[in-house]
Amino acid sequence: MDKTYDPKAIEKKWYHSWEKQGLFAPSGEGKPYTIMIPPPNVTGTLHMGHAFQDTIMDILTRYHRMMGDNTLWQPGTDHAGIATQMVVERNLKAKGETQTRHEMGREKFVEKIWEWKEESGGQITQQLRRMGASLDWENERFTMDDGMSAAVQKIFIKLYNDGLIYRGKRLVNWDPVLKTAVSDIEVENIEEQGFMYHVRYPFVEGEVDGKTHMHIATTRPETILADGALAVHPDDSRYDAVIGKEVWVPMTDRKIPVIRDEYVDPEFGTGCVKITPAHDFNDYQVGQRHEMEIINLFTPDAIMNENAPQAYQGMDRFAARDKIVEDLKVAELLERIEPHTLKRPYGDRTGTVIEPYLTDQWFVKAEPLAKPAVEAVTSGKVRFIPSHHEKTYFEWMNNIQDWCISRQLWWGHRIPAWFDAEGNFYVGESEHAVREQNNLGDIELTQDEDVLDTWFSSALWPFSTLGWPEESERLKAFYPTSVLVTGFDIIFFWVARMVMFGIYAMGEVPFKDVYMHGLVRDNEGQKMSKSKGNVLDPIDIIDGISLEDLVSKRTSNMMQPKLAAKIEKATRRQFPEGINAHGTDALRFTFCSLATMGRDVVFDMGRAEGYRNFCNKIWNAVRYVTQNVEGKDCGLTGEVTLSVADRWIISELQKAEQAVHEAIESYRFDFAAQTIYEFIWNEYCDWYLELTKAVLYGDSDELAMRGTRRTLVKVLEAALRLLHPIMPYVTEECWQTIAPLAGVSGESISTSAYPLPEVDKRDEAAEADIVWFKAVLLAIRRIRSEMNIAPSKPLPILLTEGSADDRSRVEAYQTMMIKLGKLESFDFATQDVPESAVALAGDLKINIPMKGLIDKDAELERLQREIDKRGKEQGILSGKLGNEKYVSNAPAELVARDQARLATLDDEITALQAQLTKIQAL
RNA sequence: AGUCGCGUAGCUCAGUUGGUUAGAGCACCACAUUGACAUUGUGGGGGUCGGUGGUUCGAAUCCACUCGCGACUACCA
Repeated sequence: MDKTYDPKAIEKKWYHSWEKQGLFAPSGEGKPYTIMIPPPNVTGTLHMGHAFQDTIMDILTRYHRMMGDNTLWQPGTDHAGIATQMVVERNLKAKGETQTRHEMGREKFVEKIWEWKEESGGQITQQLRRMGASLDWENERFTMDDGMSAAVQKIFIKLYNDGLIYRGKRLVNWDPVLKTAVSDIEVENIEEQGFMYHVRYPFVEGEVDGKTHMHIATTRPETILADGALAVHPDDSRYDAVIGKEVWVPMTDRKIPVIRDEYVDPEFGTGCVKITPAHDFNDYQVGQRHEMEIINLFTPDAIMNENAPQAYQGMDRFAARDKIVEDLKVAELLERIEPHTLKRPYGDRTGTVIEPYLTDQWFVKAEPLAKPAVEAVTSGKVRFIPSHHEKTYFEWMNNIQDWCISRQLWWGHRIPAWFDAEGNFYVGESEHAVREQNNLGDIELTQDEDVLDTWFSSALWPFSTLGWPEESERLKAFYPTSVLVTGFDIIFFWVARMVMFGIYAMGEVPFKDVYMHGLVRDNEGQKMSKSKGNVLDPIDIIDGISLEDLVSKRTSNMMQPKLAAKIEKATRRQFPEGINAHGTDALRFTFCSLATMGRDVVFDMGRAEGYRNFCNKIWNAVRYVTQNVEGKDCGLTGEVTLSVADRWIISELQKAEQAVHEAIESYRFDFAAQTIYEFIWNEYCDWYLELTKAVLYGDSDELAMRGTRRTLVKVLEAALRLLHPIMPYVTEECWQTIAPLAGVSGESISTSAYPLPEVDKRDEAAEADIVWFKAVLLAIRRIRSEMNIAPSKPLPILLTEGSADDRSRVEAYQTMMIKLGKLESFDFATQDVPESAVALAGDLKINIPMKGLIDKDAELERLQREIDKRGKEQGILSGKLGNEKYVSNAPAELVARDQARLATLDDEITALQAQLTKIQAL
């Protein structure tokens, strides 16, 4: 074995081998355990969020697989309609394609997307493999596969027949760049500085109630041209005289009435508002109530259309705004413009301003589906972890809006509806089917051009991947799934809709637990984004990357090239040496240790480095064990004697195993990581390995040597299995060496059994002995360090004032103490001891004769520090115990414990004080 | 405006139903080093737990108010 751990050398080898051996397929035995991967965009690449999420899912998957469950982690990718279509359009352009999408035509363009999917589609799944993700690749799915498409069609038809899908002309969120409708949740409302325009609407009658005009304010003056009315609140007496009167719509020759409507807030502004039914969601409602004419001003790409006055036609919406403001000024209808903070709706894909737009679309009637979905969570059938996310879920579900599912795109599942020449439509599996079902003869039919929202097919993921609508064995075995691991940011997009559709289609919830993790942020707590130039690629943390490569990666293909210099500077400052290779295991362990409840993950490279060192620690522990055990009798059969250290580490292992089980079962991945880290490094390596040297390099008898070798190798073997779900590679590589030495056989650690704690291996006596032993050694080391005595220099030592227990322990463990404490001689003295440096370990007084070793001042100072420290604690405790209410109210054992502690402190202080006096007198 | 989350060491984070002297990793300081490991070892310094008030024998933990940060939802004419 090499002296240092090199992740590169082992990772690829093992993943390939696991996959080839088919170790990731469900075993077919045990109780089912299922996780569905949230399907990443098929043409995407792995980012830190994926890496984090996939690490958690893989830990759960590997854990359950090793626990003997029939474990499935279902892989797959999403067609991601809008995102993919945009990427391909951009790509074609970059490749020198002169034809636009529309010139090319639907069929050819979709063909290009499939080509692109084939070309780049493997990247993210390869990256998942790099992460060590143990997905059942044999059954990989894609949301546009035939089977998946059949499921989409089936459920669409079912929903339609049940009256839960309808088609209608509604005001929807319209993206004028993509020229498609999007759903409410695809719109981001961003606060920005804008203006409020105060406009006058002259009365048709010239003067009413002593006024010549109505005064309203708007942030969107260009929509004035489509106004249907002015409105005031019904109870607003200020406007009694003007109700029913007409005003001129500025810049037009249209007249509109002043009406009353509850919607108006009389407190706000002038208490009078313009109503523009075609261009505002609220106004649309008002317009419906008052049967207003709906005037749409825009073409699908938000250019002023023929409904606008001639002068504005053909203008972009923003240019039109500028023009109308100018025109209002000239006409003296603009009272003033004031700065105003407003929220503007942006499309989350295109970043363009979304328009409310009146079109024909398909909708899912959400309320009937939401009811049982809410019930599933209130009843506990679906559990959110952490639970506070339930609130967000309920909030949305209880105010749910109908879901606009049609998109005017080409990449996606085509809507299974056909139109005749009169505009009647028929929903069914195919053109042939709808003809038959509706007795249409041979009239001309054309299929709806629209495709479905990507999230429509995603909502079916938990069962469509398992073969639904076929009643497959997989479906029976693995639905409902065990846990959904996902980010809180897609509760609405995905989680809620899966629950609704799962219950609707399957009659059962799609998952029992929903583990919601936070966002992965950069070291400053910023969201990672290309435009900020702070993106980390998980693969770069695994393999390492030079500074120059990192800089060019971060500054290439920028939307705003201006930022490149700034990004370069920040990158050079943060990573002056580039990024070192850490390996997959270290990255996974970092995520695991940061996976705490309900909190974003601020990625800390320092931690990743620490955990790479941890890998190296394990690696070298394996080397040590191998060197001392290979070719020797490890007592796997026959008689052995176990030393106190052997019994202690075995006992500690049981505790660690118990803690790890509890941690993983309760999704406390950070606890699991910490427990294993501490066990391996702080107990097994720091103490146990050192203790075995006293046995193995000493003159112990053969039974003891065999016992120690056996323990050394067995405990390590179990610890590797314990760690495997978090660090699959290094544990596999090491296990292949260690398992045979421990008498354990098997192809791979990943299909070996997860260690279970055994109560009868707990040994509290051994634990107590080692606690004592550590206290003594720590005391000795501390004196050494504080007195500046070279650690290598062997010391004589005298022990005094110990109890009978101390004496027998000193007797029993002195070989080990001499070794680890670098002690020269060792006596339990009863007679007067010479002037010494003194440390206390319980009752035991450790005296290191100081003549010629240490200086008086340093020792006095040290003793005083020890006394002060105890004095402080003594003060607190005696105060507490002097409080009668504490003594009478607190649990008795707490008081007893404090009293005992106080007594010890008193004794210790007396002893130290005496020592101090003694030294002073020298 | 409403809801939720967060604020603990220089940094990144733990801290289970209130109960020893509030912990870890990284960073820092000192010392060490032929023997599993410098991707190391040993020892050390560093925190009025955002603030104020309250409940309690006892508060990082519970309550109220408050400051700061973040997210989400709705509205903003």
